[in-house]
Amino acid sequence: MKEQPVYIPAEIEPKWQAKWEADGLYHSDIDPSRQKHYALTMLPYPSGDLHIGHWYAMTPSDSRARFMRMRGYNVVFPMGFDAFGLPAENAAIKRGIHPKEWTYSNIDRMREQLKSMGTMIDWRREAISADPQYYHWSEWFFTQLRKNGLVYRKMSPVDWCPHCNTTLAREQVWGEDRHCERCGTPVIKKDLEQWFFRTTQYADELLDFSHIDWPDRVQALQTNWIGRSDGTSVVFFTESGDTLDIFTTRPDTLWGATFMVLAPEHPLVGKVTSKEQKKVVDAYIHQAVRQTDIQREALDKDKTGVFTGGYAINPVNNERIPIWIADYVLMTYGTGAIMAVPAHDQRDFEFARMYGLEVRVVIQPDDTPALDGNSMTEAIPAYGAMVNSGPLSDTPADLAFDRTIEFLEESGIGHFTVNYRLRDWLISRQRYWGAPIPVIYCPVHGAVDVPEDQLPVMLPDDVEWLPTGESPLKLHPTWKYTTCPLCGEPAERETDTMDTFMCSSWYHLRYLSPEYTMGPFDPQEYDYWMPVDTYTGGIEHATMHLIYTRFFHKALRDIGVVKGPEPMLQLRNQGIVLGEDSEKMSKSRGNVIAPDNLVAQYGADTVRAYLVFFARWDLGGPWNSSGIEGSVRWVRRVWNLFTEPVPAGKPAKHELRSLRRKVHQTLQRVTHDFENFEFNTIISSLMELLNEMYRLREQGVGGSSEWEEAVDIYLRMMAPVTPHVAEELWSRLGKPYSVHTQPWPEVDESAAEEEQITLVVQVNGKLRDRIDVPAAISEAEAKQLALASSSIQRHLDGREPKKVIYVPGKLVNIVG
RNA sequence: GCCGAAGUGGCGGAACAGGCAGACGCGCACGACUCAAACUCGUGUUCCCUCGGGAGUGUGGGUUCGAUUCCCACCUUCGGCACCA
Repeated sequence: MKEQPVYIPAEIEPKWQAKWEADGLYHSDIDPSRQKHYALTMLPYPSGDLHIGHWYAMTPSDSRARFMRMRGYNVVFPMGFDAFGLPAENAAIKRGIHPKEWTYSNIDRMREQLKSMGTMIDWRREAISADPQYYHWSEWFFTQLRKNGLVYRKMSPVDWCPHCNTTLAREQVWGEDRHCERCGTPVIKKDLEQWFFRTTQYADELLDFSHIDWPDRVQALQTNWIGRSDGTSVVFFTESGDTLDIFTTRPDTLWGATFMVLAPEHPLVGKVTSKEQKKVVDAYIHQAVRQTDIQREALDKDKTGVFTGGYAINPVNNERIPIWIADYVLMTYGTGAIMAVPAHDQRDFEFARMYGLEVRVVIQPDDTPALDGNSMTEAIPAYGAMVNSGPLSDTPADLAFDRTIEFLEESGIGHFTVNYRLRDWLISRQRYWGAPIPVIYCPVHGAVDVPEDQLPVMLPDDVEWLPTGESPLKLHPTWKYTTCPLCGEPAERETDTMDTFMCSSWYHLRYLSPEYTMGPFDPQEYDYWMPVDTYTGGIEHATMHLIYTRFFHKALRDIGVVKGPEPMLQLRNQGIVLGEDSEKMSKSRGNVIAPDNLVAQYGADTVRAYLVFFARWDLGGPWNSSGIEGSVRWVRRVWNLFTEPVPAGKPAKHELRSLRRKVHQTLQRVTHDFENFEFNTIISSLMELLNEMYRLREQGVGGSSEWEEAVDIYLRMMAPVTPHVAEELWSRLGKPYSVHTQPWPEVDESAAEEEQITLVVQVNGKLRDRIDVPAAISEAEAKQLALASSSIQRHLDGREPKKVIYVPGKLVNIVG
C-alpha cells in the first residue's frame, strides 16, 4: 500500500503561489465577450505589517471574487496602498527615516504578506498614492474641481489637531470630546486660510441611495451626517434697520418669538449693542471665545447669555423683541441667529426662565390641556393647532407648517429653505507627506492654478523634520519660490498638501490603468470595468471615505470625467476581529494576533477558513485560539479523505443516491451563501458534507462515479476559500490545471430533491411524533398516517380533532 | 433625546419565505487506540424531571392551528449624531 502523503502547508502554499504568479493566472484584461465584475476591497495604509483585520477584510472578499470568477465573470480584483499620511512623517521625526523610505519599505513587506494569503490580486494593477505618477492626477483633479467652481479658499475657524499639527476635516473630528480621528487628541479651533471642496453642493444627491445597494447602517450614518433639515428662512429687522436672517424648522411658532439670540461671533452683535450694555456684552464675548467648543457645547451646562440692549422687529406682527447673545447659538449652523420661542423649544424655554423672559403659547396640541406660558415647566415642542397667531390662528396642526410658509412667501418676509449639518470638506493639511496643492500665489494675480503641463508639482526629498505646526515645505529653502504662470513675476507655491482622503477618493480609477500617462485613467478600461460591482471594507469609513468618494464621483461626473450616478454599486462591511479578551486589539494590551505567526503555524488556507467560519462576517467578534482547531481539523480531514485510497465496494443504491443528494444540496447552499456574503455557513455546509462522505465511504461508495463527482464538486466549492490545498488535491487527482479556472458546478435539482421525508406531527402545535413518508405523499394519506400514530392518539385523549392542518413536506398539526 | 445594529446552550454561531430551536464548530465528559501523552476515531452534551413529560430564543403583551421569525410596548449592549434652531 502506498504511504499517505502528509499535509504540509509550508510546502504547497509557496509552490502554488509561485506557479500562479508565473502563469499570470490572476491577470484580468478587457474581454468584451464576457461579463465583467469589479470586486474592490478598501486599500490598506502601509503602516508596517498586515494585521488580522486586513486578513479578515480581504479573505472573504478574495473568496467571493474567486467564486464570481468561477461563475464565468471576468473578475478584476486589484490592490494598492494609501501611501501618503501622517504616520510616515511621525516615523521620520521619531526615528530619522525619510517618510518615503519608511512608506515604501512597509509596502514591500506588506505586499509579500498579502501574497502569502494566496489572493487572486492582479498585481499588474497595483497603485500607490505616493507615486508621482499617481499624485500627478490627484493634483490634476484638484485643478479640474477648481476650474469648475467646486474649490474655494477661505479664512475660517477650523479644527486643528495639536498633536498631528494640522487642520482636519469635520469628518475627522470624532466623539463628544471632539478628538482627532487619527491620534485621539482633542482638537482646538484656529483661524486659518484653508482650501475647501464644496461637498455641500451635493448634499441632496448624497442623500439619495436609490441607485446603490448599500447597508442600511451606512445609509443611516450618512443621512445622519448630512443632516438635512427642512425649514424656513425669515427676515427680521433690527431697530437700526439692518436685516437679521434666521433659520427655523418651526415657522408655525413665529408668533411666539419673544426674543432673539445671536451667536457671540455674529457680525451684527457690535451694531445692535447699546452703549449701556457694551461692557457686559464685551465681557461675555471675551469669556465665550476663550472657552473650548467642548465646554460651550456641554449639555449639562446652564444656559448663559446677556442682553445687547438692541431690539428686533418680528415681521409677522411688528412686535418689538429684545436681542440677546448666548453661546447656545452656534455661528456654524444656520445663520448664527435664532428667533427664540420659549413655549415650544426647550432650549429657549430654559433661557427664558433663567432670565425672566416672556413665554407665549402659540401652539395648542389636541391631546394636551390648554397651555399657559406662566405655569409651564417645560417647552411643548409637539405640533398642534396655531393659536394667538394673528391671521393664522386656528390653523390645524397638519397644515400649520405649509400655511405659514405660504403666508411668509406671499408677504415677502420669508421662504422655504433647507439647512444641512454637512460642512464643506477642508482638504488643506500643514504636512509634508501628501500630494501638493497645485496652486501658486502671485502678488498680482492671486491664487493661480499650476498649468496642467507643469503637473505634477513634485514633493522635494530634502526637507527638515520639525514638528513646528508649519508644513516642512514652507521651511524648505528654495522649494516654494517660483514664478507666476500668468505674468512670470516671482511668486510662491502653496505649501500645504492635500488630505489623503482626496487621494483615496479615486484609487479605484487608477487601478484600471496605473501606468497610463494621458490622464488619470484609460477611458477604454473605464468603459469596460466601471462601476465597481462589489465594494468591501470597514464601517468606520461610513462618514469619511465613503462620503468623499461619492462626492468625488458626482463632481467628476458633472465635469464630464466619469459616468453614471454612483461609483460603487454594492457595499458590504465586515466587522472587527477583537482580541481573545474581547477587547480591541492593541500592542499596549498585548492581545494582538499576528497573521504571519498563524500562517507559519497552520498555513494560509486554515487561517482563511477560520476567518471565514468563526463569526458572521458583518459582525466579527473575539478571536479564539482553540476555535481555529476546528478549521485545522477540517482541512486535514479533507486532505486525508482525498489522498487516502478509498476502497471500492458494493454500495447500496440508496447510499449512492444519498451521496448525490447531499452533494447537490450542499452546492445549492454554498452557491447561495457566496452570493449573499454569508460566508460562515459555507464552511459549515462543507463540513457537513465531509462528515457525510466519511460515513458513506464506510458503505463502500468509493470508486463509484457518484464518489468521483462528489470529490470533484467538493474541491471546486472549497477552492475560493482554501485555494492552495484545493489546487494541490486537484492536481494530485490528475485533474487539469487549474482548479481556479474551472467553472462553478451546476446544481442537479433532481439529485438535490428528497424522496423520503420526515413529517412532523403536532397536537395543538406541540411536537408529538415524527413519521417517515414518501415526499410525494398525498394530503389525505398524510393526515391518515398522522392520526393513526399511537402517540398522537394518546395525546388526543379521546377528543375528536377539530381541525387538521397539513403543510406539504413539513408537518401535520392536529387541533383537538 | 434622535438614528442604526444586535440580544438564541459553557462559547462562536445555524434555522432560505411563520412550520422539528440549537446545524456546523469550539469546549467539556466518557470510551477506543497508546507503556503513557498528544494526534486520531467513536459516543454524549439547552435546562428541569417522578423518564410519562415539562420549560426554553432579552422582558411583557398580541396575531396565528403554530412565532427565534410578524405586530405593539419595554429592557440591555454596541455604534453614530446631538444646545443643529
